[in-house]
Amino acid sequence: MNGTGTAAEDRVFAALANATRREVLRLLRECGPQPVQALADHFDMRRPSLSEHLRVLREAGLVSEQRSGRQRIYRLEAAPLAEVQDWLHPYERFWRERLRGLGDLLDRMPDDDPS
Amino acid sequence: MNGTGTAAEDRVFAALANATRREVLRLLRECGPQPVQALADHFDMRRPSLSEHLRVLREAGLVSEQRSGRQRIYRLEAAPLAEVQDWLHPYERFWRERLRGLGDLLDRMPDDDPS
DNA sequence: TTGACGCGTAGGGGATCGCCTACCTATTCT
DNA sequence: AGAATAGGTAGGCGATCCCCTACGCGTCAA
Repeated sequence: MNGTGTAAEDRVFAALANATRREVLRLLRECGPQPVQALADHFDMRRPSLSEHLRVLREAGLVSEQRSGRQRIYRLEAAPLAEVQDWLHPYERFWRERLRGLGDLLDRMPDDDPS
Repeated sequence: MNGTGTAAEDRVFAALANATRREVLRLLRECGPQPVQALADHFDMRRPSLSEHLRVLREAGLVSEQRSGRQRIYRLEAAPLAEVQDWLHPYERFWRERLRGLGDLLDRMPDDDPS
């Protein structure tokens, strides 16, 4: 049921690899669902360019659109970000150990027994 | 002390936007610090190409290198991933709400009942 | 010293990115 | 109906990505 192959993962990470798109996500999170023009007002960029960014976000599943008259209301869809957090999770112990200053010890331990 | 501007953030997200580089991070996490050749063996790619990926990861602060003879031992540096998690955090309540909402929706789904 | 090894860098080439200016459709207002 | 508004699409263009093949530089072995 979970179609999450590397392709979907790839689209999400690629979508996040652009500051404009991350800013769009922030705007949708802080200001709620908005039409395209309202979003475009925050950027020094022509509206068609923003439309393409919205398409990348849509194909990554990070936003959804809902038609309302002649407007398209874009809404944040955060579910793919949960998968990013899942991806991040196995790394968590590494930066926590690092902060405690225990990292160097573990880093020299591939898989063998100290005696 | 924390030079984390948008530039550093941008480098981290851009570094993660490539499946090969994410796989390098996984290898360093699961198998520990390794020289370049050992990493390159896992990819269908010439070694210089992997070297460039390692440079991107290094400039994002995600790996560090330690010279040992004629080898360069690469090690995972997970600290920038903690910043990604920080970036992710304000979105968390959105996907939790969404999942709960989806659960409620499915509970009330009347016309989807296979077998 | 001569050669083999480990790895980075230079530079080229095709694909993709990210911006732009038209241009098109669909909806709403006179 | 005609004009204005909202927004997607086409296509061009320079920049960047990601791969490649040379090649350079330092280190170990003979």
